[in-house]
Amino acid sequence: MTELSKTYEPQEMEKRIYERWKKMGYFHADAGSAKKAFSIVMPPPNVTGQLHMGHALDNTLQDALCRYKRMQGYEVLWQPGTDHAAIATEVKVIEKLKKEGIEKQDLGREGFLKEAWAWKEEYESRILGQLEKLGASADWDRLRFTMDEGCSRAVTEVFIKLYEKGYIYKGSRIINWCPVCQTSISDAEVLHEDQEGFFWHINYPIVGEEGRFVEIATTRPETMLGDTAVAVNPTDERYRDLIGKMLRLPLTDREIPIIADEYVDKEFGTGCVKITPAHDPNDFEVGRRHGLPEICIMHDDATIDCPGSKYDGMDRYEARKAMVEDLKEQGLLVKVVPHTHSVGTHDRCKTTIEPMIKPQWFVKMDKFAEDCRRVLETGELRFVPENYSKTYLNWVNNMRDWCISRQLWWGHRIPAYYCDSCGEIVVAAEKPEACPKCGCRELHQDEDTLDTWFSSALWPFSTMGWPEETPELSKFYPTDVLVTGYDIIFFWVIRMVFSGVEHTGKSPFHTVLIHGLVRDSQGRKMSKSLGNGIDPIEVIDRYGADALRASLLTGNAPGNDMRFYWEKVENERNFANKVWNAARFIMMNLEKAEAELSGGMAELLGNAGKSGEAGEIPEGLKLELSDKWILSKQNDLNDRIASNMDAFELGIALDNVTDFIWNEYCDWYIEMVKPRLYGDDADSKRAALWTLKTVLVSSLKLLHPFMPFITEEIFDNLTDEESIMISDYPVRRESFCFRKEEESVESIKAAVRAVRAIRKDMNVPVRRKAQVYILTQRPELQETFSETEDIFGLLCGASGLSVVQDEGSIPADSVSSVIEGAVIYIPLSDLVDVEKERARLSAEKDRLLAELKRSASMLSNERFLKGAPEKKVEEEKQKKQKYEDMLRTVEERLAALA
RNA sequence: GGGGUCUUAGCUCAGCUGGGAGAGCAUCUGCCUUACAAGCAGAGGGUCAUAGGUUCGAGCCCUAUAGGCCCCACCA
Repeated sequence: MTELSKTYEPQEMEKRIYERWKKMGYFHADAGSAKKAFSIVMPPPNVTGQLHMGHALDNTLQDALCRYKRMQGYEVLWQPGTDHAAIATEVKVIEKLKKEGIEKQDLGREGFLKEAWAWKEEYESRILGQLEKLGASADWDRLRFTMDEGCSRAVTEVFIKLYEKGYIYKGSRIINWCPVCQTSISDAEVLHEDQEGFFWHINYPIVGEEGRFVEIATTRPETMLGDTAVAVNPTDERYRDLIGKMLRLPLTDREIPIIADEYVDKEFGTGCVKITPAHDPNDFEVGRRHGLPEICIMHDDATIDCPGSKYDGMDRYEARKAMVEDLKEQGLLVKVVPHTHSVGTHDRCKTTIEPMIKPQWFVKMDKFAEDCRRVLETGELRFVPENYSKTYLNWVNNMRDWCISRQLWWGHRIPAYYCDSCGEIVVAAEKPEACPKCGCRELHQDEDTLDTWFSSALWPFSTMGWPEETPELSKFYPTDVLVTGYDIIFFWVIRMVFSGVEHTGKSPFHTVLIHGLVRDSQGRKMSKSLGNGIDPIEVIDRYGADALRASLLTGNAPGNDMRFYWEKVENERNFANKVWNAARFIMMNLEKAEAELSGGMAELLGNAGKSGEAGEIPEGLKLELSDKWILSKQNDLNDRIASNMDAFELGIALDNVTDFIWNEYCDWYIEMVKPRLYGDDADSKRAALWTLKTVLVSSLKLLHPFMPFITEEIFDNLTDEESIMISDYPVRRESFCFRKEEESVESIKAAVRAVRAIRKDMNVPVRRKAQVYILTQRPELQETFSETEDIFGLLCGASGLSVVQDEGSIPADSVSSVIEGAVIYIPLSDLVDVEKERARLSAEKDRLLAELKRSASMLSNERFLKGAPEKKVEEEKQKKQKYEDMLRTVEERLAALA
């Protein structure tokens, strides 16, 4: 046993402890272990950035669960890794290169990828270092990356399989195009934002009917160059006669037809819709229905592509301005009406997306949606909290085909090869020697890469070596829990679920534990643009990782957003300090006792806090009332915490441990035990020390999943065991259950509180000690109080304690307070204020009367007696009895005052 | 338009299958008591959004209303 430093300084010890854990290999999961498995895959952080509060929360939850299970004897795999974050990383690397004056294209594909890998190395190691600072007990030996060899192999395998089954297809469809990132993006990556814009009402002249027009309304006039029809509702009387006629498209010399389609809303706008199949998803559908031409009028960078026209080469917004101007000049612009409408933007760069028709790869979703529904229905998959299954289903029921190809370089290249002569597509892991159709030997690979989520979707099994049948897969797959935020249920959770079901036949995890967002103190999302983000590392540097972790867990229910407050962290740091000092106090006394008591202490205390038989109460140890009380309390706590943990109520679990350590153990037990530590009764001292240590060690273990560092530091110095990380989790044992003693100590606490309150109420100076009389007819209370006179005095400033059975010996001018089964008297004749005394007793009387009224009305209700569970009725009867007794006593006191 | 969720003490939030309203912070009062002032002791503070309903009993279940937030779809 070594001495703890005088003050709690997390910074120094956390680093040291983490290094030791790593060195000892405690994080490593053994696939060959005979122990029951528990596994979690870490949501791989992107290699673009650094740890933010969301990561801190996410990983704290996972780490707490893993540590808990590890101590319970499970073989725990916490599978870590990072994500290549295709588009996010590519954009960052491009930006970095631009600063150096280099364009992506200049480097070429290979050169660019080299830069990207260098970026990945740098940022990955940074974020891993940050996870270590947080205390993450992940199995770093198994660190993976979505683009490493194994994961890439899984990606290729999956792509080929899905293609062969017909679930992946290539098609020319309208997709979301980001003109800045120069790639397609999936529907899920499009954010809809309401923007103030205009409705431009434009007249389209009817061919052959001079002076007659059709008035259309559009928010995007620039797309009219790509119009190939104007549509009206077939039931719209206003335009029925026009169907089939031709219009002259302004600003061009093209003629386009008026067609009828149900899609058009008669009530909206003018009832006439210009149809631009190549630049609007709805128009695209209409166009395909009517076999309209699809005229693409934009380049990939969203400049106008209309050779020969004056608008050619203009930016889309510049063109809009110019065209509106021209329409006005030609007298075709009817009016401009302000109009708010939602605009699709790219979630990464906020650029307004441009719908474009491009050949892309898609995954068919109907079968997979069905799989997703089924595993939820059968209970193979569940959400905590449960209501998130509705969110999940809402997504599942509205899934559209998933556009998986990206026009990026950083990512998994699509394993498709095209024959240069006949155009045949071959999907294969390796480039084929020759085209299977025409035998041509010239083939080239698809230039595109895959959506970053395509590889993340395989994460739970690709990291374990799939498609090989590895020991890891058979031991740890499917995983137990997935911890993630509600914001990526669609992006990630759903895609993992159907991928798991499709390729392994099983849902990749049984439970999805959903957490909310960490917001700033004003409830705003933390974001770079607002500059309101708080760096978890800064918090750790100031208050320690333990404090940060605890502050993220406490007072928060699963799935709910939370706010970050420095005060909360500070409070947790204060708690850590409390634990630190309690441990220091105990260790000081242990050391003192070793010197004082003639030996045997080390032996006696060696088993304190151990699990199983080893931790039983040593023979001959004379436990006293308060020892039994705290042991019993601790015993119950073990069960409660475990059930909290099993129900994923980590915040509640932490609150329960904190409350026990701080309020029961520190504020009551340690105070109660002090006279014995300072006295000369060796037996009493032994019992106290053994109990102090036993309860401390068990409490540290309960606290360890939440505050791993401080608990380890104390544990190492307090016990001869190797590490708290690999110690046994405390379980309930019958020999530690002392119900009677619990009750007795609760009575003492009530009496002490009563005396303290009276003294405070009466402004009794701290130094003035007073004799306390306890009047009770109950033998067990008489015994309890008689035995604990010394404790009592210390706890509430009593100079002595007299337990009496009648009022005869109590001085007349005493202040009194009624507790269950007893009355407390303090003779303070010079300080007694009869009026105040009466007021206090009257208030107590009112309170008791109110309770009795409630209780009586329940017990006189026939239907309560019949309908309520027997246990409830019995409880209520006991309460009533208790209140009646206390009321009688209070009334007697009041009468005595009169 | 569809779905979800929230409204509890001055603030931030807990409150498990319905059975006497809780915590932390903040406030007030008194204490540097030899583990801890990053502490100890005591106190004040809530018609649990509103209105109905179910029930012996509702913060909790049901319906409606008001307000807040989130997600999805659509808006030519």
